[in-house]
Amino acid sequence: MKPNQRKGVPVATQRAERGGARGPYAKSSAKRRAIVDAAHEVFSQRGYRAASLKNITDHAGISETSLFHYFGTKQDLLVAVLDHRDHLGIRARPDADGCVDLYTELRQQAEWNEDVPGVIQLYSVLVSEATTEDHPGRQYFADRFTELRQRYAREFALLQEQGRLRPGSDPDMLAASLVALWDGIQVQWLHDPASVDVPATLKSFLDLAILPDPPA
Amino acid sequence: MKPNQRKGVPVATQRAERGGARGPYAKSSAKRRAIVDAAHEVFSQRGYRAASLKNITDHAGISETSLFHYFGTKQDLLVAVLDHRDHLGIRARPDADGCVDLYTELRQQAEWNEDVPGVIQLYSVLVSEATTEDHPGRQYFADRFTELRQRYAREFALLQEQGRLRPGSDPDMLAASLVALWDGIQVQWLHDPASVDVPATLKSFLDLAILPDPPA
DNA sequence: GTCTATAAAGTGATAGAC
DNA sequence: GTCTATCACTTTATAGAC
Repeated sequence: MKPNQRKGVPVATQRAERGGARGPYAKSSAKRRAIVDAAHEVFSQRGYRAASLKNITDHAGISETSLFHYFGTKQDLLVAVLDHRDHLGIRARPDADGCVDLYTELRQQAEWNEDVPGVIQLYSVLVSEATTEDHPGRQYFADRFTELRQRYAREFALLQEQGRLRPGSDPDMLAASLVALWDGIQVQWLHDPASVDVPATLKSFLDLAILPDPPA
Repeated sequence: MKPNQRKGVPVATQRAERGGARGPYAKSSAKRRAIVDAAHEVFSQRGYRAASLKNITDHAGISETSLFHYFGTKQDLLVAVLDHRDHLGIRARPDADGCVDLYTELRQQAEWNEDVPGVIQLYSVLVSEATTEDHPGRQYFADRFTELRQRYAREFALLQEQGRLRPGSDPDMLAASLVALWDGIQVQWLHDPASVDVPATLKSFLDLAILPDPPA
């Protein structure tokens, strides 16, 4: 490889970073996006390891040379797919008070997931595959679990302060359980969509953990 | 023991005496077992699709010819591994009354799973991979979910009859949730064993769903 | 001697490297 | 686009348990 050239980064972008001209052409971001979409689908259908780059280029209708221009390695592509999933995946946001209703957030997120083909499958297949040795997605999922557990633990702790948590419950345990329940029920849904209702299952768990609002 | 079967006499010999085919030799069941153990480990580390038969034969220290002699196809081998897992996996059994304490059963099973390396990994990796198209393990896991949900639903229904279920709970929903929670928390445990306690998480869920025993 | 178990070499298809 | 390695699997033949 020549000096001043980095794998996986378009030359134009590298020039731009050095204060030179241009940056990526207009078409290239659309093409990157098309590659990421194709990779998303193939990874979700076959897993990361069993997916070949040819599977992906065939699906995207491009040459392998093109793929290597945008993503230097298969790992880079996986990272891009996971990042893209993160940007896709957020539906409910805190309201003006900085609060979210946990029920509403989970329901909206769960319903949206089901509507976008491949999102649940990608996540479910990779989160397990990534537990195996030397998997490039390992850190991503470890971080994701830590972050999700902390976030929900804060919500449950807040409810506990308000006396709205069932006595004897631990916010950290509830948070880990909520994440686990969600992941697990999604896998059951993938196996048998007709007999599993993801949003209703999440609601039933919250109903167990959270006491009804005291009458005003 | 069936008639026509004598203790201590190889099956092959018994068949031969009856004039039929000879059947497997004495060493072959040990070798089958060694192959299944090797396949269990490789499948759990790499998944089914990404595992090659050479990975397995290298691990078992045999030739590929031998493997094909015992298991005609890769799919047959997967089935054998899953069957073997089923026979391994049962710890708690109903007591004399035909009853099992749900708490005890889940705790024992969860603790045992953690002690046997690869059991949780195999299950977690394959149950997700099997949701993808044309996966030979699909039916196995679909059946397993149906069976597990029915079994736990019966337990919860029994508790409900005794008035020991939290009011408003649905036995079927609780059963699906329990299975989902278990699968999901095991995946978290694989990612980060130090910060996840599988048996305690299951217990905390049962504590939410099941009312304490009424004082006698 | 028979039948099982292992060995060696080879099939077409497809993988990733260049 | 080309090339080589490897994939799941087969064929043919021999060694050895019975």
